[in-house]
Amino acid sequence: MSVRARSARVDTASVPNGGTGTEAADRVADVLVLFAHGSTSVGVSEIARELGLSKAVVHRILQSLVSRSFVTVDPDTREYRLGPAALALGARALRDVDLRRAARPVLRRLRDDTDETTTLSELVDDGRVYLDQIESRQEVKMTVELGRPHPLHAGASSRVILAYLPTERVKRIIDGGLPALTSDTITSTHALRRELDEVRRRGYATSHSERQLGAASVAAPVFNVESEVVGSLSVCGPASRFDDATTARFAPLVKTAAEEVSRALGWDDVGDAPGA
Amino acid sequence: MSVRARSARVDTASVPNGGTGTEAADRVADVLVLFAHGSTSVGVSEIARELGLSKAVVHRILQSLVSRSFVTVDPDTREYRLGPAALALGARALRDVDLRRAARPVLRRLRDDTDETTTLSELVDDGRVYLDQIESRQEVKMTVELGRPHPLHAGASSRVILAYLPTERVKRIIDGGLPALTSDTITSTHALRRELDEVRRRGYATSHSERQLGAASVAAPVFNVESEVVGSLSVCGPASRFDDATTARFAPLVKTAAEEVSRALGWDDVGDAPGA
DNA sequence: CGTCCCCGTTCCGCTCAGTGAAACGCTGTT
DNA sequence: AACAGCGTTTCACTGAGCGGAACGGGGACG
Repeated sequence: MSVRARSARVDTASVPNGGTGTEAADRVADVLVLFAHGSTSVGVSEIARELGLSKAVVHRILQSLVSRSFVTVDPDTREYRLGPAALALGARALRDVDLRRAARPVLRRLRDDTDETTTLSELVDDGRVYLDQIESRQEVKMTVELGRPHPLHAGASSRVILAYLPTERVKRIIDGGLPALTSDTITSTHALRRELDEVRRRGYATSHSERQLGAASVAAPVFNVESEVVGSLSVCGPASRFDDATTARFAPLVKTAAEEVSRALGWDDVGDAPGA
Repeated sequence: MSVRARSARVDTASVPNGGTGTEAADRVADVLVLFAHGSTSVGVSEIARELGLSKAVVHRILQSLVSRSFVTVDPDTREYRLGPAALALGARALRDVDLRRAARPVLRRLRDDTDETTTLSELVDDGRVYLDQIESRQEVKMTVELGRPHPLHAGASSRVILAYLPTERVKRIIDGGLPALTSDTITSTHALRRELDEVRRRGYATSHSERQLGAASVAAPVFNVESEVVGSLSVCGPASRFDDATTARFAPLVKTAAEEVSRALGWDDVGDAPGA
């Protein structure tokens, strides 16, 4: 019968929430989200306007949040800002986040979409290691060895990380030498730097037989809360299957997948105009 | 005024909330607090038991939180854990605190100089919370939980703050009781006041196993422009490594570091007349 | 294999907690 | 003095949310 026919007359409605939560809880969450992305310190009216709620409601929610220390009030300006409990919550979430766990479902979906092996790499010291892989279901496929360190100058998974590291760290790594792993490894400093520019421009990296003969891959970077690169996702397989058209098809898929993982790590896609 | 005499018949009541929020919002906040301090991954029933709520309520709250990405569900185990939005919220809370920003480089240098974990605490209400820490690089080290409130009478980081608070506020806090956190906590008013005098004379505080068994620390106060104490820096680690000689070596380092942070906040070390 | 237990989820009628418009007191601006 | 904004409080009404109970599923046990 009623089937939640609420939204009928509500123009001050909160976002329609896909599932079946409660409106009150949704509103509390919305207020917190606003604090997470809005300006540091806000007032009741501003929040009410932003969320389309009455001032009374916002005020009550804030009082509850204050009572639990999620936000604090400046007694002079009567403005609200995040408090210790928010900090504790975030510190805890940071500790719990596990790159591998965050990436796993995404890796699997990416494998299903491409039918090639997908991998997750993590930046470790001045190199990287494979943290996880979901293997292709095809008979001829590529697999990688988890946990062993690889240098950052060869291969798509490596180079896409290198491309987003701070310049002085890139310099140090390049100065450390560019040993050839195969006959196709880029060993010229100049060529590598040009390649890194290209990677940043496109947002993903590709390679053919650079690190491993007969292997090709497409990789995109994974970022953390601080927008630092912490690893990469890749789709990889036999070079014979990675022609230009295929690579072009995979690139946006890998990029989207990597962004999704980044967001799960708290990374925030800046460059979105908020509000109207 | 009516004072909201609701709680009359409620035995399943949530914590009585000092002010005038809404019960629904209080409950949402309580769930989040539980996530902040409880175990990484929890189920509906456990939360319901812990908070004295019905499973239905908890389930609805969680659905709202999931819809806003504050928590995520593992589709297999049906367990809930903190999600990206919580992380973003905390990251924001951390970024907003300017005390933290001012202290970070100093904390890092102090860690490098001492090779022990260094921490930053902030005065909040009549307690303090850890705002930040830089961990020791040694294998056996101490770490603290950010954001959770601690009382001001136990431990070096706490007591050094207490020592520089206005006398009437010190009185109020002491009158609030001195619960023992370990067998070594100072619980005598007289002993505590003598200790506070000593802290003020030396400009730093030390503790052994007072707040946490087996932990030791040396702490110094941080002041703002008005020469009010707003927090403290500490060097802390396993008590076994903090003998008298080491403590004596650390003390001036911590003091200097704390002064540097204070100066970054606009504090001016010339006539420091507390209480004015 | 059935039994038990506890899990997370869903259902539904009752009811009081929460709603929002409006009033209020305040501060700073015109 | 009048205004315009703020955060807060009030109040009578009502539908959103409550919770007990039922449901479906997955281990553990015998």
